[in-house]
Amino acid sequence: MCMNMIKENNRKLEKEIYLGNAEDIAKFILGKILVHKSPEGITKGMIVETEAYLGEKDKGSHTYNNRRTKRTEIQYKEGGYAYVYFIYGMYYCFNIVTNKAEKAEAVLIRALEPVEGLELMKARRKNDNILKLANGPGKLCTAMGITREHNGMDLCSDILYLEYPENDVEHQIEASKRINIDYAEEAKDYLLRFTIKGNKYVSI
DNA sequence: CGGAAGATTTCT
DNA sequence: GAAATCTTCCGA
Repeated sequence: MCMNMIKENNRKLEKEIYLGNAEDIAKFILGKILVHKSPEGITKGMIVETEAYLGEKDKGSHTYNNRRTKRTEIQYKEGGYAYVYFIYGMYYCFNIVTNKAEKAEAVLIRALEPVEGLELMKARRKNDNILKLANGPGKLCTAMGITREHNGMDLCSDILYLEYPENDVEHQIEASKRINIDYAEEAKDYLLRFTIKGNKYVSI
């Protein structure tokens, strides 16, 4: 019997994982690996920082009051899809759609610790500092090569998905206020940002 | 159809 | 502290 016959595929997070609520998933995926298989090569990064957006009742969310537009439509699907939007004329942000259909919740991935494909990530970012390759939502999309083409993509596909880490290191979760949503009134104080405590790759 | 604003990053 | 830069959305 070979002890190392675990296929790479077996590590992929199951669809059911994404059907829970955004806050639970934001915490759950800390320490998991984001994988993108692009024509240029494979890049992987461990998720170290996330933010939950709760839709209807969350003034920080694009889907506050169930606002339904061409851009936000994907969030109304059931969990397990990518929500990628363009921001400030220059950057993309990568989110994971969560919960059941018509529950427009999502988890923003804010920072990664680079794991594989570091040379490709450096080239895309035009920066050699590993600490700063993916320590912010716009930066990680550049490093991973995520663009509008990935909007609406199924995260159970073989192109873009999450997997369980090979060595599941224990970590503590720290909650804090979300970043750059000063307009969100009372919602800006919600503790919906989650980081791996002490990790050097978080954005701030 | 015009204009304002944005879940950011980078440089001064 | 402010610029870079453009899609999306809302009001007229």
